[in-house]
Amino acid sequence: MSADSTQDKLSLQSFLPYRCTRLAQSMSLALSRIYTSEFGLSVADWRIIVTLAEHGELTGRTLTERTTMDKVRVSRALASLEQRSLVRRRPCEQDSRAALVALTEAGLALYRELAPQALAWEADLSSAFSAGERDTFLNLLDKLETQLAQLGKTAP
Amino acid sequence: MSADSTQDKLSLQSFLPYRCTRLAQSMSLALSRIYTSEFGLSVADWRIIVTLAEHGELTGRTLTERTTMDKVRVSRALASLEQRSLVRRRPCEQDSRAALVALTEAGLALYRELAPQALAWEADLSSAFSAGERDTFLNLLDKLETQLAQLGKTAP
DNA sequence: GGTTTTCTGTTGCGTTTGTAACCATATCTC
DNA sequence: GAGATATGGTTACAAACGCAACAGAAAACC
Repeated sequence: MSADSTQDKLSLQSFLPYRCTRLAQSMSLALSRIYTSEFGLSVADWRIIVTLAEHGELTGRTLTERTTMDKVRVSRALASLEQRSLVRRRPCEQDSRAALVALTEAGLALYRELAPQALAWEADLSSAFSAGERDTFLNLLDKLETQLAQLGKTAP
Repeated sequence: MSADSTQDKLSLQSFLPYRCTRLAQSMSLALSRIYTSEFGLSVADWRIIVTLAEHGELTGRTLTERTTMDKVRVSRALASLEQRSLVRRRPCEQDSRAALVALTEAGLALYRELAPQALAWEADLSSAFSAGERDTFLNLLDKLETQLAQLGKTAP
């Protein structure tokens, strides 16, 4: 179950996890020039803002799912965002443990300024792709992730 | 220069940097079950060992290039590896600032045990791909990285 | 209805990580 | 060949990170 068209000698340069991490880091670094240098946001801040802008008012719990981040990372980012008045929290009626988080006007304004820049940046990046390659790429990412989840189940 | 077949609404789930980071993290986590849980190695350790096994004796400087890691991360990893006698350092004649690093017998033995497992794991992962998709994927990774480097040059 | 278990969210603490300062040597410049 | 500059490598300090422990509230259980 583990010998086909893949490499049989180990080279870091063609080793999938290494290559993905390297690319991800380069991307993050480049992107951070927009939302960190220019707006003072962390990656966690950024993800939360985008998610709230997309889905509206959410509970912290849901936020951790949608952003694939740790409970505590979300909690700390929210504390910071709230202090900067980019986000507002109100108690949840159905569940008094949870809080409902939403963007404030300022937060939404920030998003409206940020999002186009991020999209433009991504478009510039994707211009390396010919037609359809972006979809292919995302599709392959999906395949790897589902396979990864599959492997995780059989041997946890 | 920034409007073609790409998304025009920002969604985290289809945002390239987010998706790459997420995948990279999942991969790292899964892989770490081999080299961390089983052999007590950090990612930095792992990269260094693989690189030394592939290229033989190298200087720290070169190691930072080949592994895309920080100076200090390499330095610390080397200190740890040397203490565990997995790596040996000797002064470089041409440049007395630099040190030449190589795997010890123990380090090589560890590598010989580790490498097949890593390759098998990667093969299992790649089995989600149909023929040629792995190459396609690596090719697309390349494209993104070169494009990223290109963008970095024009607006540093 | 009381007890146990599960869940949301925050805080404390140790580890990891990167940035900046730092030595020592090498290279470049004149 | 003396001073300036750059480079390899380590150390010091601060920020970020995740795990574990926690309080409070809801669900589940009997």
